[in-house]
Formats: sequence, C-alpha cells, structure tokens
Amino acid sequence: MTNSVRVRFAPSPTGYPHVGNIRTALFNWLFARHSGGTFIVRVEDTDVARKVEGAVEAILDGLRWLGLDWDEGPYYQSQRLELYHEAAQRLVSQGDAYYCYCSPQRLEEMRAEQVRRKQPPGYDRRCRDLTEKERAEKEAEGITPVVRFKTPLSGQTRFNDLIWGEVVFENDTIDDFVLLKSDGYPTYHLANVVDDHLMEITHVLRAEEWLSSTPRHRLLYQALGFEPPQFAHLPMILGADRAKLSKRHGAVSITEYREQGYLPEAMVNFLALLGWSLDDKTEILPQPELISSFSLERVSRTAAILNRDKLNWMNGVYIRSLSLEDFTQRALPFLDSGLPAEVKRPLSIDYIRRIMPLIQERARTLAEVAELAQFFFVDQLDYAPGLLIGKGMNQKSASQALETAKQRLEPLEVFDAESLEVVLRPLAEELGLKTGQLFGALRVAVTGRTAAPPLFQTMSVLGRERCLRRIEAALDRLRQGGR
RNA sequence: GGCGCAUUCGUCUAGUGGCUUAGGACACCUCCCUCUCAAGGAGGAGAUCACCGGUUCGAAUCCGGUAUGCGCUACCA
Repeated sequence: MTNSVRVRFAPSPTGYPHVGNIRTALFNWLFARHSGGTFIVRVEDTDVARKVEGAVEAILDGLRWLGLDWDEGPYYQSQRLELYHEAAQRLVSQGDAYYCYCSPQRLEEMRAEQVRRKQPPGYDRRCRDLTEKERAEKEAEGITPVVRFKTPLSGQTRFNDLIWGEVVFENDTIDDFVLLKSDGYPTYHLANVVDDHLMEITHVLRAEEWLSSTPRHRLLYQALGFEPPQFAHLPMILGADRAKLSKRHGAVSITEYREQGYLPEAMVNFLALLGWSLDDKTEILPQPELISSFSLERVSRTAAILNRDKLNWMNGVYIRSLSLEDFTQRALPFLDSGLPAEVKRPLSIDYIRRIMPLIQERARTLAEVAELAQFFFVDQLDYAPGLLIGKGMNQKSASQALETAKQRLEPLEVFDAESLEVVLRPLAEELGLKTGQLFGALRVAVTGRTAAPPLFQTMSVLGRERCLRRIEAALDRLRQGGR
C-alpha cells in the first residue's frame, strides 16, 4: 500500500507535555489507527537553549500511559543535522536561500524601530542581495551567518486545510525567515519540512498556532521540489480565562492528571471530545469506538476550554465501569500514598478488597479513594461531637440510642450487613426514632462523618470489635460534650 | 501595527437554507428512590445562535461590514 496514511507527533522537549500537545498526539494517533496507517514520534530538539532535561521521557511516558503506541521513532532531529544542512545548502545554491550576516543586536534594533513606527516587524532583507565581494568581507570578519529563505516578493500562497478550508496568504507579508541558525541547528520550519518529506508524512495534524506558518512551509516544499502533505490544523485548548494554557491554569501537564487519579481511558475519551464529536449525543466513547468513528471532518474549528467538572464526571463513569479487581489494583498505589502515615504498612489487600466495593461507586478520581476510605484505616476518628446529635435529637436521646445499639450489637455472632439490619432497623422504632436519626448517629460514631457508604455494609467491613469501640468512644464524647 | 482564523446555553458541543418553539452532555435547581453520600430515574432553569445590514417565500446556517477573542509576526517551537 503506497498511499497509506503516515502521521507524526512532533513535540519539542522544551517543557512538560501539556494537554494541548497530548490532544494533538491523540488525534494523530486516532487518525492513524482509524485508517490503518503509521504513527510516528519525532522529537524536535533543535532549540538547544530551551531544552529541558527529562522532557522527552515525560512526553513519552504520557503517550505510553494513554496507550498511544507509536510505530516508528522516536526520531531525534538533533541526530539528523546533516540532512538539514544539505537541504539548506541546496536552497542556497539554487538561489532560494542566502547567508545573512546581520547581528542579533542589529535585528533587535531594526525590529524596535519598526514597532515604534507601527510598521510590520520583519527582516529588512539587507543581506538578500549581497555581492560575492561583500560576502567575502563579512566572512573575513569571522561572522558565522544564518541561512535565510528568499521569500517571493509577490504572489500568493494558498493551500486547502482539511479543517479550515482554503487559506490564502500574500507572499509579501512573509519575511525572509531563518532556515539554519548560526549554531548549526535548523529552525522548526526547515527541519519540519525536510523530515516530513523524508519520513513520507501524508497528513500534518498540528495545533492551530501553526496555521500562519504553513505558507512558509508550502513555499519550502515548493523550492525543495517536495510534494507537500495535507494539512489539518487542530483547534487549541485554552484555560478557563480563554488564554493559552499555562501553569497558572492548574493542571496542564498530562502527568498531573495521572497523579490526581484520572484514568487514562477517561482522559483519552475526554480529550477526544475536545475539538471533535461523533454526533449530538454520544459522550462515552471507549478507545475502540473512538478509533472506528474518528474522522477529520468532524473536528471543530473553535478553541475549547477544558471543563474539569465534566472530566471528573467522565472519570467517575470509567471508574464505575472497571471490574472490582481492576479498580482495586489501580486504587492501591493511591491508598498507599494517600492514607495517613500512622496507618500501618503494608496495607492488607484482603481488607482493602472488602472496602473497595463501597468506594468504587463513589470515587470520581483514584486520588479520592484514600480520603473516602480513610475511616476504615485510622484508629482515632476526629469529628465534632455535635454531629452525633441529629435533627430532632438531643444529647440524651443520642446517648440512649448509641448505648442501646451497643448492647444489641455486643451479642451478635454474625456481623454481616443483613444481620445488622435485622437488629438495628426495628431498634429505631423501639426507641421512637426515625431510622435516619438512629442510623445517622451510628454512622457518625462509626465513621466520623455524616456522608459515608451504606451503614450496615460499612459496619460489617469494620467488624464488631471496632464498631463497638467506636460507639463507646462516641458515648464518651457525648458525655464530655455535656459537661 | 500587519496577516490569518474564529464567534450556538457558564463549559464541551449537535446543527451545512424549511425536520428547530435551536438538540445532547457536564455543572446548577426540584422531585422520586433512600439510613447519609454516591449512583439511578423524572422534571426545571439556562442560548434574542457576538452585533448590524443584505440575499431569500424562509437564515444559526449564504454574503458584506463591525466588535471581540485567539494565533502568527524570534537565529522558540
């Protein structure tokens, strides 16, 4: 198959893998998997100054976590420098590029002047038509030049973006951009075009911020005699204030989402729906459905804001869909790191297995599991004594209720949910209380909170001794509170 | 400043000239279920489809202008 799809995810290791980049990777991956094509990872490490240690691993980890497996790469542009040099050289000898000896200072001053005069900033092309003699003089001064592209001074560059339709740019608005920097590294523009050609990329799916650069790339393809790929620019993901995503928007790195207990499957589903939709109602689309239904035609053109509430909801949906064992295994590390230090380690897996059914349907993130289950593990419960006294009750009736309950529970041999219900439900009526009142007092006594999993199941897991001890402690609190 | 692009409930979105009194989801509110919470069920509120003008028998959908926002305008990607 000569015409099969080849796409790439081309991150630059200048920082953490934020959700916008990851969403771009996802769309590339979905597009490749949908069409039976090839997904390639290429690290664009051409900016030596901004390179961040460990960034590549973080990016690759993020992809692996989400299950975005790649078929080729990762390739590193820093290891392919000759290729870019050759291309630049060829462009120079063809007359499509030239050496520029302007100093950074001169460029900066020039730009400042242009801005001051409210003119469009851009290189003034001083070195575009240097004579051999002038060039030789500059070389003699020991200046290492950059290579600039000789952008056509007139005409238009147009292309048909798969998502945005036909886009037209006037060539005279594009300046002579740099292809090769003086440190020998290529700029994004050169490296990107050379590699996309060499790697036979058929579709370039990248963020919208590249739309304005695309005419430069088209011009380069043309000058190099390469067949350009199809372009599809993806809408951006913005922060809640509609500004470009940055650290102050909270979690922006995909690794943070993992740490906060989001499931990769939920993350994939959620991210896929940021800028893409199947129809007017389908929200839950697990990976296989995503792959089979993904299409560029249904990618939207408007920037999206990441809605945490909806992510939380969706993560809850995925958590509930897990098998109990799977959920337990995934929750384990979060329990281990989230439970107070005083709780003895290693945690008992058997005990945890009995707790998790009560937690699974209530957790929206794995990180919440530790908090939701904490009272199952700690020795001392910490709560305000007033919580023991429910609506329509007072200290006396609360004490009496707990005291009586304690007496009835003590002789119980079987301490399962059913037996507990048989004993406690009638007790409420006997005490002249509503079930909510009795159970509420017991719930607080036994869990320290007013919202918890169902009482009988909870008590059953806690066990008779622990329940009795906690009820005793609650009675103590009530007595102290009354002094 | 120049160039490019966008604009439907708070947010994600459906919608490509009549099927639309603009549909769904999250969040919010009410009710049901119920020992609390969660989940689930039933309802509700929430969008003059940015604005102005035009084309048309008919426009969220087509055209023009304005506003706002975003992106690019680096020897960053």
